[in-house]
Amino acid sequence: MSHRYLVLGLLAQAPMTGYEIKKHASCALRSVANASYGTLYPMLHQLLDEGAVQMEEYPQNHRPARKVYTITERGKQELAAWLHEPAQSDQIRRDFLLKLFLAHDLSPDDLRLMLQQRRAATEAELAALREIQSAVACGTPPNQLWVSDYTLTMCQAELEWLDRLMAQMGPDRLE
Amino acid sequence: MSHRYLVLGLLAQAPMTGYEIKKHASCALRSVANASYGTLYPMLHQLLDEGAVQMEEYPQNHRPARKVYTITERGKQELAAWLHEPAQSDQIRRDFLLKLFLAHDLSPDDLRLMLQQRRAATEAELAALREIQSAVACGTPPNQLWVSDYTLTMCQAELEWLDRLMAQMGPDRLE
DNA sequence: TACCGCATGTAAACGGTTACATGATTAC
DNA sequence: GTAATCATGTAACCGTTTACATGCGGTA
Repeated sequence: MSHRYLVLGLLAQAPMTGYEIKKHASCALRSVANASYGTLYPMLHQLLDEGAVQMEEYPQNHRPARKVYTITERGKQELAAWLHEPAQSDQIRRDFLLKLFLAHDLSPDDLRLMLQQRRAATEAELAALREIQSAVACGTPPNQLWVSDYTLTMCQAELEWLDRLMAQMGPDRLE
Repeated sequence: MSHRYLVLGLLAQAPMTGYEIKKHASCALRSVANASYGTLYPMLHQLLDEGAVQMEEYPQNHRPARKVYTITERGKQELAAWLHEPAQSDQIRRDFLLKLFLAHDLSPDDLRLMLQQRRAATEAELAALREIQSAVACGTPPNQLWVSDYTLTMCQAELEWLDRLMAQMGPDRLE
């Protein structure tokens, strides 16, 4: 259901096509919510049926028409109502943590490898976040910067945790 | 698919009933993966069909028979193979962060309320984690302690982040 | 008396991903 | 020449949640 509000929320900021919504969801919102076209387009059709958005078509040559969606008053009200209700708790599926939990008969070397792989992945995500953050900078509303700052902070905390754990496990023998 | 390995992994530690698996998933593994009976029981049946687990029935009076599942050699192999492949990236759905991102026309007071609610929720989770951690203590394998330690560390980092943000937003006017 | 724990399960609905279909334009 | 970008969508499948069904025994 949260994709509904993702769409409404982005349209509240500016009229957009489905394609543009997807881009936002894959960039600035990457760490918060992702959505595929298979979710997005049907969602837009549904919102249109329900009168939460409007649509205007702009034909193009040799390309499907741009369908620009605009939020309606009704859509705005629904969005505001959702924003005001308390946030649901996070739904997290961490393959890494599950593996760590169940890794009781993994060899020390395999375990260390697992931690190092996680470290590399987290560092890569941190780099990607820094890229995004430096790309926006000026005109972005503060609350959107907070979101990437949040994710960045969490990445850093995780890196520190991983380093502490690996140090505690003893000196490196693998690389 | 990860619920498959959650089940296999727990059964690798000790034979269990579906009910007991659910308890583990709701306690120690709460922050990693959750599973409802609607997922768990069909999964056990499927694993049984595939020969990854065995089942022995213990009839009881006035109650459904306890069905104790045990992992087979084949199940152990599958689990080991999964443990050795690199972890998939986290799948996270954070209602709170989405709201924060989209909250550009929320009043400052509403925003502050949102942050405070999040703070309370996180603090509650931290307390729950501390409870769990103090309850286990001695016999628990270290990698399982690491998982709760990880989650605890993340909670603390988030609390600090929230406090920094609220301080930055200016002095409290609400309570 | 009321609720919680024990213990099994099923069925319908839901939300989402993946893969497919189409195809011109532009940048490397 | 190859890949990415623009731009729409559909259909099959998959995994999961929610609600339902049953019901005794112990505790507050």
